[in-house]
Amino acid sequence: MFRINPQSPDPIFQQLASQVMEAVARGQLKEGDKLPSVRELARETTVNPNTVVKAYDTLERDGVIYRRRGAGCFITGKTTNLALPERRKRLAKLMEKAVNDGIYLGFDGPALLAALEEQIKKNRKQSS
Amino acid sequence: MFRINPQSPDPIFQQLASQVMEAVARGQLKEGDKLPSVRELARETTVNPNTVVKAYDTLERDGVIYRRRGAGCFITGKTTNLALPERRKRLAKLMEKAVNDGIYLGFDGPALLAALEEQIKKNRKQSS
Amino acid sequence: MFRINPQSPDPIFQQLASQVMEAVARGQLKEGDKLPSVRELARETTVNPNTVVKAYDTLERDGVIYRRRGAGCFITGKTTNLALPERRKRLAKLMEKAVNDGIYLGFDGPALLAALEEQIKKNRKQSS
Amino acid sequence: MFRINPQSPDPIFQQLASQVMEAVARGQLKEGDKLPSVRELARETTVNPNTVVKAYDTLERDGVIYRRRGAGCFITGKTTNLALPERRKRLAKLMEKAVNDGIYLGFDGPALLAALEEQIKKNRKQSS
DNA sequence: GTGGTCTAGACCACG
DNA sequence: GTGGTCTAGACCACT
Repeated sequence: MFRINPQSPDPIFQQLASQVMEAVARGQLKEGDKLPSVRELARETTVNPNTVVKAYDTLERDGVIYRRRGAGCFITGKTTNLALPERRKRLAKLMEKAVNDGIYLGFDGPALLAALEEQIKKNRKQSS
Repeated sequence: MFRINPQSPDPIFQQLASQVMEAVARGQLKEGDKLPSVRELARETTVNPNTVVKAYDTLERDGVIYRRRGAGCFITGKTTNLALPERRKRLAKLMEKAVNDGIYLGFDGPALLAALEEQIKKNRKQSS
Repeated sequence: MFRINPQSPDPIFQQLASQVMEAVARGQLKEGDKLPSVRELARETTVNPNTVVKAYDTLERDGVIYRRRGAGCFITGKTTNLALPERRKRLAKLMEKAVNDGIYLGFDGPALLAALEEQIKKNRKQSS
Repeated sequence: MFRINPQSPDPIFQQLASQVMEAVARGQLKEGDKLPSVRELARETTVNPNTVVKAYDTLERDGVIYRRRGAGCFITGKTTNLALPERRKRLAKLMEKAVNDGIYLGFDGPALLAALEEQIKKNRKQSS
């Protein structure tokens, strides 16, 4: 279920967290569903257990999962507990970076939009 | 002419390099044009000279500028040294990250596209 | 494994980069091999960590190594990113300088060739 | 008579000095011959007069020319006043750098020798 | 004045 | 522990 790409500019913990978040948004993971244990997920994805811990920390901080001592991690059903303004702000920063980097590569606005659209489509396919 | 945003997720040297690249792409800087000296640009932007050096290093290795000791830094006229396939590859990676992170924030495809478009517009305003 | 000569006309970061490049060319370093960490190499060679960083920067931009944050620096297996014509061009420039300076010292063609040959032999010894 | 290449890694003053030295070695300039004035040479080659001054300084220091106040610069007839051991030492350093840089470009010993030979031939043609 | 290199030491993010 | 960025300040060579 999890695909990680060590070559991605995105940190590994972020890739994991993002995929959990996405599964929730799609309804593939629902409230109360149990996530794999840290060790299990680390083995499956061959990443450092500390990295999985950090992904789960991030998800817990953002209200996507909750932990029950000795039992494991479970889906809350929410996709985030950040307020919309904060989320928008972060999205803006993120896209600012994308625009900046894209321009540095010598692309213009329409080319950037096309590239983003392609990735969105690609993402949809991989997850289904 | 140069504006830097210390709060940006993009490193300062990248912001500087990106702005030079952009000016070349727009035709505001042409082959043979002289860039501000390292010290001058450092003074103007109140960043450390070494940071400017790093920006210029980046631009030189990417074939955008060339340097002459004792004389200064000059525009080559090229916007990049990289072949198109390599540039496309990097752009794809870049957008993969944007999609990944945007989804984590709980946004969907259309929302991401809208956010990117907004940043592109904003960027256009700032540069003119 | 690394030897640096502070008296050399070559900058230290170049000497380091050159030695890594050479080890790859000889097959002593292979794809996926891990390089010493920045701090470790700095300690071993008693140069400043920033100088090692610059050497690694050079190697990365030339496609000889890739870096993973928190993990380390690894050999790509390539000895250079540059196309052969570009490499030839640079070699020609380099030798133009050698001829120019050698003549200034009052040597003629055969003397220059002999001197180059001697350095090549010396280099071979040091690396083995 | 003078050809300068601003793109060369060799500093301009060095290129000028080298060409004077070479002309002496070939007998094209003889004892007592007068060199162009600083201003004249600067105009001809479109370099900074200070750069010409530095070239003449270098030649004077090395015993190749002498100055007569108000009259100009003249050839001594010697090609250098450095002792042979010092000249050999400098040549060795110079070639060490060439080997180092050449290897970094991914070339081996025979390729370096071939490239040097080619430059020597090229130099002979240009000067005649 | 220009760029080029190096040292020293700080703070941050990732595994 | 790893790499990434930045500041501060020094010394050198070239125009």
